[in-house]
Amino acid sequence: MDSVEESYSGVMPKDRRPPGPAPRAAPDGLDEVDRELVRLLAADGRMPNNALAEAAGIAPSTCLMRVRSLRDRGVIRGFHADVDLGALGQPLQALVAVRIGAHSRDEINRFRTKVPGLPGVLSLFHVSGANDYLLHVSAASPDALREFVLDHLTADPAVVHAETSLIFEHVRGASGA
Amino acid sequence: MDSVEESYSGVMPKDRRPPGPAPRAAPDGLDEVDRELVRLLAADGRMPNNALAEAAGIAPSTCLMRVRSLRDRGVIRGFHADVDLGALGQPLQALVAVRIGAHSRDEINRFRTKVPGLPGVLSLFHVSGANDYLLHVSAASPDALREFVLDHLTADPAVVHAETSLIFEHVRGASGA
DNA sequence: AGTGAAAAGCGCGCTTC
DNA sequence: GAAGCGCGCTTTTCACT
Repeated sequence: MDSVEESYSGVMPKDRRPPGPAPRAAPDGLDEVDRELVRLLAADGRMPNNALAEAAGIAPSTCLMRVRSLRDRGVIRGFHADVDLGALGQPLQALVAVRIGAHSRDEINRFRTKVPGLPGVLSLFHVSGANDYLLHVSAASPDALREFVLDHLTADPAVVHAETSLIFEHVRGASGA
Repeated sequence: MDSVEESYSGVMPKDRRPPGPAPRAAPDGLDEVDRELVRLLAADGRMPNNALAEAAGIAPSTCLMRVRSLRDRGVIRGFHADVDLGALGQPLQALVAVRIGAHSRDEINRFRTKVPGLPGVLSLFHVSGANDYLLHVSAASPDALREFVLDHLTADPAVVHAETSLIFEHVRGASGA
């Protein structure tokens, strides 16, 4: 069911390009090997370089060079431990939808800058739609959560509304984070 | 504003326990060193063991043992590379709020099981409130995002409503993920 | 349980193809 | 741009405190 080209007598011209994606070199400069390395490191960020090289089918020295290049280009931003917050005494997680009033750009920027540093803040999403921001936070108890929302969000002059949803379960997807 | 106990003349009995957290051994079995190791590895998952040991004030061999214990106990679930999805050709991110109809437990479970494996799914949150699930997804283009929502969410028999919000910006908080 | 020294394995430079 | 070699360092094990 293959090798139709074998019936053709001579050597194929090297610029033969059947329709479809090229085998290597995607538009953003990442080839298949790079993508595989990224995929593997997203799954296990502590995989040793030689194991990584073998899994990707390249030499260890080449693999090291590739990974460094990926870090330098910002494709890989860093490596982080995935921590069970429950084991750290933060068994509660919540998503807080925050609506911002019609304030000055500076005021909004101040909010955007301070929030990621607040204790328990896991992620800050700036989103389209009825709400402006969505905060992913962890807390030690319902009281601590309430206190966090009241003290840092509701009390903030930029915030006109904050709506908290408890997270019953959080599952990481297969694609990255 | 401290050391009220210093005014007390003699040596403190060793079983003195003023109200408040003990200096070591939290209720969940994690002492201060463990917490520091977790914090450091959450910030940089590839920090070398000897540097980690020095930062935590313990010997490298002890450090290795502590980290292994943390992994074995599930406090540290794993290590992952933080990938710039834009560099991988997925410049769009969105949050999709999904409402589930009154279906059988099996139907809901099927949805919950299939979603994390769908291409582009970064996280699945099961939340309280008007919506049942919130999906954090990435996509290559607006068309790809629309296609994803229509094919995998709207078309799913368990789903009665799906509302997509584009993510303009996503900032990681200081506390973990 | 924590530490220190010794052995094994890895990271990472340089050189060659 | 990719692979092989070699040194230096890190990781990891083991006996000891």
